[in-house]
Amino acid sequence: MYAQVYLKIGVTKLDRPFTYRIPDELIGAVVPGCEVRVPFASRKLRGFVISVDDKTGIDQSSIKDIISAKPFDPGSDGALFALAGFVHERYGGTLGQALSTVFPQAAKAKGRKEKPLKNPFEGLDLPEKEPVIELNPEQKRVIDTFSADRDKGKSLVYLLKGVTGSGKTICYIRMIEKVISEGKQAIVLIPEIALTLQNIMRFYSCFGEKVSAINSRMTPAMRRDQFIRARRGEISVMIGPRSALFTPFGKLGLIIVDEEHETSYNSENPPKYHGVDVAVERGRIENASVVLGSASPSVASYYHAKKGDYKLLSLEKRANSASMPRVSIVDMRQELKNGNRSMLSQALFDGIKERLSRHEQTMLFINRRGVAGTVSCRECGQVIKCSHCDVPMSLHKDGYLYCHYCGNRIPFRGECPSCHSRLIGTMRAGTERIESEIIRSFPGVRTLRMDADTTKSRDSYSHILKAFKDRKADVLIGTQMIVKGHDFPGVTLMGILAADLSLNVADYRASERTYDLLLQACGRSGRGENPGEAIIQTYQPDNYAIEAASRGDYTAFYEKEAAFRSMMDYPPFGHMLSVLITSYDEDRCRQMGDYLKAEILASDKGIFISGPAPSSITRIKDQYRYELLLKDASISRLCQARKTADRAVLFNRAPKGADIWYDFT
DNA sequence: GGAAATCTAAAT
DNA sequence: TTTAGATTTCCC
Repeated sequence: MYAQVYLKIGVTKLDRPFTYRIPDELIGAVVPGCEVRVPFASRKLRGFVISVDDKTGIDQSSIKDIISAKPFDPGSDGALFALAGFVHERYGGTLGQALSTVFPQAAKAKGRKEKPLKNPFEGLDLPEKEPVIELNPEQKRVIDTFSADRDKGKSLVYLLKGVTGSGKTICYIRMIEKVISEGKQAIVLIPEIALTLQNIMRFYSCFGEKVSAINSRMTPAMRRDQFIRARRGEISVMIGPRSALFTPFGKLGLIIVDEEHETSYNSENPPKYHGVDVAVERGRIENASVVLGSASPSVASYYHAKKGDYKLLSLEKRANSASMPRVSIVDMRQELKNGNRSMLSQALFDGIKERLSRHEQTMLFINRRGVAGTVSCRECGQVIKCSHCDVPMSLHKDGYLYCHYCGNRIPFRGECPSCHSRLIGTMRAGTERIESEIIRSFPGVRTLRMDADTTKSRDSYSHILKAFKDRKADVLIGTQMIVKGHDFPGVTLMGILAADLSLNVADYRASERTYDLLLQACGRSGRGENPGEAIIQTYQPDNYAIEAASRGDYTAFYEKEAAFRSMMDYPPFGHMLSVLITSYDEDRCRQMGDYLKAEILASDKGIFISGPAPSSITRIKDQYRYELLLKDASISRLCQARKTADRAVLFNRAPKGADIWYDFT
C-alpha cells in the first residue's frame, strides 16, 4: 500500500505530494488526513496523507517507508487534505488543481504587514434582531429530529424538502444555533445569485459578529482574510457560494446547502466537482451534519433520501398566508390550428391586456439556454430523439442529426418523422423578438428586457430589477435570470412562452431542470396583495414535467422521472462519466478519443464506452469538441477508468495536441 | 528547506 | 586548468 503525503513545509517548490510505502504495521492506521512522519532527502519531516492507494506509478527503488502515523484529527488541516484527495480521485484533473480548490491561496501580500482582519459587515449597523418566531408544528418537528440526532452524537445527511415560503431559513438558523451551542461551527452555501445582503442579514441579525460571508465579487485577498478568521476560530458561521465549502473551520459541526438542486454548485472547470457530493464527503470526514434544502430536490438527492442514505425532513405548508398562483397550460399546437402564428397565445394576450388595464405587472419568461440544435415540430410537438438514448438529437451543419450520447447519426430530411409536417426546424425565439411583438400588440406599453445582452455592464442587472420593482415598466421580458428568487409584489401574471425549450435539450436532466424552472417561474406571480396567475405555453401539454410543475406536485414528477432514469440506467441509478476532448484539429480529437477508448478497454474489457462522437456544441472558439461517454452502475469503476486514461496520457505514447476534461454527469 | 549537482567565470 | 561562488535540481 502507498500513501500520497503532502509535506508540512511552506515552500512553493515542494507544493506537491510525495509517495511513501505504508509498512505492514501501519496499514489501517494510515488513512487520508492523518499526520505522518517520513524520511525526506537526508532528514525527517512531517506531512499529511492525501490519499491511499494499492499501486503507484513511481519507481519502486526510490520509495521509502512511512516512519510513524498519528491518529486522524478531524480538526487539523489533514481533513482538508483528505477532502482534496477525494476531489482528485473522484473528479480528475491534476492533484495541484484539487489542492488549490481546497486551499485557495491569494497572492501573498509583499509587505506582509499584519493588517487587522476586517469583517465585511464592518460599518453596517447590526440589524434589528428578528422577533423570535414561534416555530409551526412542522418546523418544530424538523428541529427536534435534528437536535435529537445531534444529542445522540449522530452526524447525518438530511434532505430538507420545503415548498417556497415554508420557512426553511428559520430551520437553518435553529440548526446553526444548536451546533454553536455545542461549541461547533457551520457553513451555509447559498447559490451566488441569491447571495444578497438581505439574505445574509437574516443570519447576521441572529449571530452578529460570529458570521462572515464571502462572495465572488470580493478580491481573493479579502476572501483569504475571512478564511484566516475562520481558521483562528474568530467566527462560527460562514455564508457563501460553492467555494465557501472549503472554509477551514477546526470544529465543523454543520454544512447547509440551500437550493441544493442548483447546478451552480457544480464546478465548471477542473476539477469539475459536485458541491453537494463534496459537502457530504466533508461532513463524513469531519463528522459534521449536512443539510440539503430545496423546494424541488435534485432527483439524485431525493433518490438517496428514499433509499435511506439521507434522512428526509419535509415542510409542506407555507408559513405565510400567501397562496400559490393559479396555473394553466396552453397547448400551442391548438393555437396554430386556430390560425394564431404569433408567440403569444390568446389566453396570454388577454391576460396581459387585463393586467395593463388594472395597472398590475406581467413577467414573460423565455428559456433559451442550451436549445441550440434541437429540432421540434410545431404541428405535433414532437422532438426528434435518438432511438437508442431517448434524448433529443442536435442538427449539425453537415445536415445530419447527431446523438451526443451514443454518436448515432441520421440525415435530416426537413420533415417531421411522426406527422410528416414540414413545419419543423430548430426553435428560434429570443427576448428581443418578444419585446417587439409586445410593443406592437399593446401600444404605449412600457417594457424592460433582461438577458445576456442587456446585463453586460456591471450594474445593469440590479438597475433593471430596481426599475421593475419601482413600477417603471408594465412588462418584464427575460431569460432564466428573471425567475430565480426575485420578489416583485406588483406581478400578478407570469407568462412562460415555451416551456418545452428547456425540455428539448440533449441532456437526461432536461425534465428535472424544466420542473424546477417552471415551479420557480410560477412562484414569481402573486407574491403581493393580489392573487397571481401563471400561463404555461407549450407544444407538449401532456409532458409529465410540465404537468406536474403546473400542480406543484414534486412526488408525481419524481415517480415518472425515476422510472425513466431507472429504465435508461441514467443517474442516480447508473453513473456516467463524460470525457471531453478538445483540440484545434478535428482529427486529433478523434484520434485521442479512439486512443483513450482503446486504453480504457484494455484495462477493463467489460466497461461500457460510447463515442467518440461530436459533442452537442461541436466547436467553441475554433476548438473542436468530441466526447466519450462511460456508463456503469458503480462510480468507482468509472473513477478507475478515468485514472487509466489519465495515466495513459501521462506516461504512454498518447496523441498530442488535445486536451481532456472529465465530467461526471 | 537543504544538500548535491551543475554551471560560470575569474584566477592560476 | 582549477576552483570559489552562483544557480539549478532533486528529494518520494
